[in-house]
Amino acid sequence: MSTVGKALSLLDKLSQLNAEPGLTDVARLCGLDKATARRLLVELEKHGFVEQDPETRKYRIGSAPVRLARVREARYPFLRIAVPFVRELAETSEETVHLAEFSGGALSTIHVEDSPRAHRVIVEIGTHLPFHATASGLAYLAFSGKKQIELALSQPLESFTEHTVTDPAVVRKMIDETIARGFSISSQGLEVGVVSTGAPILSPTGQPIGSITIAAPLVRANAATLNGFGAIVSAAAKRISEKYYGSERPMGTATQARGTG
Amino acid sequence: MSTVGKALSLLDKLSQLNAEPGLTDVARLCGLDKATARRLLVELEKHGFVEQDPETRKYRIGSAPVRLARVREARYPFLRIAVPFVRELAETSEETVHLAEFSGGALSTIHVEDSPRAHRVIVEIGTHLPFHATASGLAYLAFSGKKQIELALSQPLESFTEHTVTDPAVVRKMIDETIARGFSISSQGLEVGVVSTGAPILSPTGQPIGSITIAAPLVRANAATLNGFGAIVSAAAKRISEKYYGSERPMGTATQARGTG
DNA sequence: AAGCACAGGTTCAATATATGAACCATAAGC
DNA sequence: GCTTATGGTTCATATATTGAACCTGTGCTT
Repeated sequence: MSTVGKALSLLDKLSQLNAEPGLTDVARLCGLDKATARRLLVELEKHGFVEQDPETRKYRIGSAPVRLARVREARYPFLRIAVPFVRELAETSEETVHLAEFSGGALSTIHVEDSPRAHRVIVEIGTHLPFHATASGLAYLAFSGKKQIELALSQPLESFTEHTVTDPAVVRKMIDETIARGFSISSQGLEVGVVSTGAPILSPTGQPIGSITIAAPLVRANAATLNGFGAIVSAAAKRISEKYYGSERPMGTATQARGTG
Repeated sequence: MSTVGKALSLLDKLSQLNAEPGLTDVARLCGLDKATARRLLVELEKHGFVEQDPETRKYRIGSAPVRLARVREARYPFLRIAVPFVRELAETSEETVHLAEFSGGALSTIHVEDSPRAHRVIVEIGTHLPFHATASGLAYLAFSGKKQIELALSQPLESFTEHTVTDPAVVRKMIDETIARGFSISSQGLEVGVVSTGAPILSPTGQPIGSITIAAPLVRANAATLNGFGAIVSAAAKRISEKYYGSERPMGTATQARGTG
């Protein structure tokens, strides 16, 4: 792998952790030598992608991505468009709803709206969602090309709970069902006691760019409920796509008015 | 410079452009060979930091930074804390207000709230703010250490308008005035006809982490107005700092509840 | 339609850069 | 005061990066 690739993977790993790692942790988690990890961290820090706590010497994501994200969202306002629909869905379903985007070969959570109920599913932002074990992943795969499916199923399928489907043939069947239904269902694939209903967000070419998913405690979700969720989540996905690709889309000759500070 | 540094600089350049560049443009702008630029772009694309438009073959910022930014903001919610104050300031001042953060050796705009008036100053998100030519930069420098000031003033000071102060001695004087006043003023330093009033946002150690600035058309701003702006912008900066460092600050043992999709 | 100019993209020998085992320094635990 | 952690550094070696020259396709000119 190129050095740049290693640095970006490091950044990705850093974003997945739920505690700030030290140098040794980073090296171990990324499978790098301590010296290499350090050089990468220093380089990333120079550019603001990583911050080191001056006291604890632990590392964390820096503020540079925030600036890049703002620029990206100013031109391609995926979150700005999608979040209101996620919120609406969370209100009507009374369950936790999350939005994921495909990026860098994986599907990752970029927004979550919690269920108003006390007993609810918690989803963390930044989580990678395995294709075979989540409704988001299945929804994404189902509407991707054949080669994307092959790629995903040719890798070893990790088991997260005793209910995780790890047989590629069975996953394939779930994908077929997802295509037939128009939405995906994953029961306890990643977490025990949780069932999710997801739909892909498609670009005008039909390529999925992400997904929107309702995650509910298993005890609250019977077949009828899930079908209801499937209908509303599919509708929301479609409306997000229409709004994202329909209106907006500026670019080209920007205003060029340089501001001042 | 390390390869990683080049890749990150490329990303930074990409975020500063107001139109999507092609391969040749990227190479030229970053001072790289076409082959090198391509390799970096491909590597960045693999990880979702860059996207290539499949039709026009132009490059743009990808969605990976959005995910990283969400993770960062979930733990260090600078924008979430600061934006309401920026908005309030824009309403009371009736002028454009923008928020900048220091990252990767430069001060960059990360949020803007426009003036409600028809005749208003436009600030673009992602803009780098030169230290000597903007109120944001002066406010930042004034409360930084001596070595930061030396570093900034030892470099050639670019001239953006006929009013830009490019004499280090004069800039030093403006910095002293900023310290005395508690806020900075920059008149037409970056853009003709615009005057700005800025204050630094300080960490508990006294180190500035960013700035908040009111930018007004020169014709609307007399000395009294500017003093008024200075007072409210300083107050806002202080309140942001207190709220950002005061409450929140979680980390440590996160909930560890892995969500599902 | 032949010729030209310029775009994106690729190749491979030369070379600069990244790597990692061994190292030092410091702190905590016993 | 010894052991075992940590963060951090060094430098000969190994490897990834570089860029001039090279395709290839597209659109414009003649």
